[in-house]
Amino acid sequence: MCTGVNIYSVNEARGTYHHGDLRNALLRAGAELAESGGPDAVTIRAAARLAGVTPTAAYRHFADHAELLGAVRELAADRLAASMARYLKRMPPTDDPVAGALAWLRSTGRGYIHFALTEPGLFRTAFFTEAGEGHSVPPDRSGPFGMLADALDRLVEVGYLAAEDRPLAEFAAWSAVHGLSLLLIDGPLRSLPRREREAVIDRSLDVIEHGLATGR
Amino acid sequence: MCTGVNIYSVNEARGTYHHGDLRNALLRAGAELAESGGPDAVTIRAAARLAGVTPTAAYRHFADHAELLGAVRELAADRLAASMARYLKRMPPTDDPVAGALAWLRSTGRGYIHFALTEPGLFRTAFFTEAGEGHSVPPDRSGPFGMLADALDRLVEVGYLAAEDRPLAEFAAWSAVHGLSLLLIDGPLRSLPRREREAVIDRSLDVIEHGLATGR
DNA sequence: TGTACATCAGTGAACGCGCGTTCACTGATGTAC
DNA sequence: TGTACATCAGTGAACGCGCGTTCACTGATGTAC
Repeated sequence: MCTGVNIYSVNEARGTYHHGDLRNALLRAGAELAESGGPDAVTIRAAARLAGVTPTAAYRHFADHAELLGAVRELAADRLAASMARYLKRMPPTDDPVAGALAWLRSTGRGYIHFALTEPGLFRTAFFTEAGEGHSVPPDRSGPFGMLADALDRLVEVGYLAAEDRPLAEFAAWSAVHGLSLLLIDGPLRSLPRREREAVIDRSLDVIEHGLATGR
Repeated sequence: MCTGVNIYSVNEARGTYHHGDLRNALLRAGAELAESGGPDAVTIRAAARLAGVTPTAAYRHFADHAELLGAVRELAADRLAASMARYLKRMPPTDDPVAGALAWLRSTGRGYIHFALTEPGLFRTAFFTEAGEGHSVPPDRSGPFGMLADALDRLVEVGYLAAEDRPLAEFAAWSAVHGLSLLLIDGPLRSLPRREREAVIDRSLDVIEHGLATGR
């Protein structure tokens, strides 16, 4: 750990009075802070310190602390989506369309949980919400939630899920995977032995897969 | 809101130099802070302020801030368990044992979610964990987790759940209900209209109920 | 029943910390002519 | 191609805040004799 040191001085030796790319540097610094300390660790002062710059300089690029944290949160959500996409890309092809669609759903969930386990600070940051404001309505289709919705649509196309079982399915599935993630990283299930942890994840995914289709 | 005012001065007019029941007063003050501001709001100074006492006095009863917060967390967990118990007590009797056991499980979950929705600050406090330490292993049988385990045992006794489906069922069920609670109070599902919220809760409980029994 | 004294449970002042944010400023950049 | 000058992106010092925690202290309590 090189706390207090300007971590970007190697790649972006400043030398100059002007930074050149300070907004991005602050964003990356914020992400690094979130990685190791969660949303609470993302402060204007700490980010400026990491970027090798005065706190005041940050106000040229972010209106206030909330705006910086909001930007870091978006970045964290993007990384979560990327982690899920990586999981989906690694999927082996299948001839059976139903098995394929089910495996697709499971990979979606596994990517989500894997990100939570490997990047707990970023994961918590992605879902951090200020007391007052909040993006109340469910998020856009391109994010993690949208990927889940796509996986469920596939299950309908393929005939596994009846059309009348489709509504609200994403919320039920999301809840289960989200709750499991949090119990594993923050809650009473953390520091569960690796084997047990895998068993719990499998069991949870089984319950979702089986529980969504009421007709079976 | 009467911030900054000694809220206990009415009930427990001090007058005396000695408080008499300061430990409990600090605990209740801590719970009140957690109620309105979550775990972050539970500070030694704020609790002492609410109890009408100098911050230093708190150190007669708690070793440090972590000990106070830990005590408040236990209290919050107790209240969660009490909320669930209240839900179970209100259950109408049934002749059908399977329907009864299923309703019992659902009430367990509903009590959990209801507490999260009505006391989000306390709910978050109950599951707050410090970065370093942590009660790693699943908690005791008398708490919320134990009540869930009991509900699942009933389902086996009654023949709904096969014995081989029993292991790990509590984790899957817990995850789903826990995740739903958090998405509803903190996450993107908060400020969902009441009707939709109820529908989502029902759907999630359906998925659990149906998904746990793989044989059906 | 009265009194000396140890013990207990508070007070009050102070410390150092990191935070968000504002102010007047200055060094660097780039554009108009 | 050179120069004056507006604009931009930083600096440095300071503010007030609430926090956890420690120190020497003092008022109240209760017990031994």
